[in-house]
Amino acid sequence: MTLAEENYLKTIFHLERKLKSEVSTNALAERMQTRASSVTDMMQKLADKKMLVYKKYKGVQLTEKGKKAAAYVVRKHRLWEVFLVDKLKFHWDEVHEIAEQMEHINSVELIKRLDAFLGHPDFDPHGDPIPDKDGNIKKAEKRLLSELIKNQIGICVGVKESSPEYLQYLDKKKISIGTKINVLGKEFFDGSMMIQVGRDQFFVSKQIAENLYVQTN
Amino acid sequence: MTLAEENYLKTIFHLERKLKSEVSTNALAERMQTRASSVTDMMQKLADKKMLVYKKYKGVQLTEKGKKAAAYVVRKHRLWEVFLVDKLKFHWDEVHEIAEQMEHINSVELIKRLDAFLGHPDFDPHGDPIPDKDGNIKKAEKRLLSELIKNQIGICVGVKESSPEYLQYLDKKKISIGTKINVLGKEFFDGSMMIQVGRDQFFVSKQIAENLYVQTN
DNA sequence: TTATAATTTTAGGCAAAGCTAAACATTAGT
DNA sequence: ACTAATGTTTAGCTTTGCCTAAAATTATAA
Repeated sequence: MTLAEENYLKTIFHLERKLKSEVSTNALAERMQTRASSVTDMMQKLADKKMLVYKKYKGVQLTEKGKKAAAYVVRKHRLWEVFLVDKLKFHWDEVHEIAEQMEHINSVELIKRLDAFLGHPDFDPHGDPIPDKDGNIKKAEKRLLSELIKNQIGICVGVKESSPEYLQYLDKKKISIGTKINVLGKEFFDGSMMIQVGRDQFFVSKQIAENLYVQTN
Repeated sequence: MTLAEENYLKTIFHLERKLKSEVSTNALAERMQTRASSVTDMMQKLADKKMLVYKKYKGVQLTEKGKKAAAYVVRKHRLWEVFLVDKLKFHWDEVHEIAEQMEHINSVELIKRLDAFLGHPDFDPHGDPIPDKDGNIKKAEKRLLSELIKNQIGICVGVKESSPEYLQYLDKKKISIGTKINVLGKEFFDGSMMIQVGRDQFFVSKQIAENLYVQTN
């Protein structure tokens, strides 16, 4: 597995789950900041390696083998993110790029020990689930904050779109993984909500509420 | 800095200190498991980047810039080795290859925090000094075990040649970093020594004694 | 000192992974 | 149903880092 191949597999893996269908050449090209023609080249290569099924003009689909390989890259990425935040005290909006590099380090024993060192975490610092060694993903029963109704309480478990601006907004409002959010009220006409976080009460727009995942129980 | 460039710089750095002279094309080719012609190509490239001074048929010498870049790679390598041994409980003879990959991860902040997380170590698990951020290396006042005389005591601080076989021998004899070694006697005709390690007393050949660094104080 | 050996460089190629431009397929609008 | 727009693939080129073979330089040794 070359670095480029791992990156393609990982991206296809994410897109497949998001789109719930085959992944098109253009979708991949956009996500990978590359050209459609480069994508076609790589798809043919990965199809040769039985990592995916490629049908001309019809997009690609990961095989079991490809899915497993991709999930393992995701596993490595997310474990390193936990390491960076829990152990090195990075902020959760600073770790993605570094983990992007670390995910390609190749040593089964390393990841085994890292996982143990971190206490076998199930979720990364953004609330996303960490696939196990076999590529199985524990479903995060998360829903969007915007789906809650008055008086419901949610625990923040992640974000949908994680732009630095958004993460910094959350930070300013003292919202992070594990933060309890109490829905005090909701406006029908614009979907905005009044919420309580710790001792603070404030409004969040529909846009904010639609990008925050919470867990209710 | 590409991966290949970093590897060349690091190797030149090591060879310069070992040979105390310019580094020849063939010496580099051998160390890097590559061909002389490939080395020549890369030397020209690194010379263009002012990382080293290259004179046809005369070998190369790192510039200050090149030395600093190389030392930083070594710093990263050795810090990761400390991490692997101290935190992930790897054995000191298992960490080199993994660190070889990790040394190329690019993030100044990461290394700053890793260094702090590890307690700003000065030496790696093999007893080799870790360069500081500016490339300065704390001299390890280490000497070879073979240089000690009867009744001198040395603390093991590292090895000279670190083949797996040799490291495993040391392991069998319960010799690792920090182990106290007491020289009970020395044979003139073959340079072998009788030493004491913990409660065990045994002979070591000249060859063994010439590859173990100890600190005397 | 001159020939031979060893070392180093150059020239010309190859594979990976990207690119542009052009050709080809599919989808959509009328 | 046909054409226009969009999406995808192919062909051919570039760069990086490696290779082999041949040429050039330096070192050794008779």
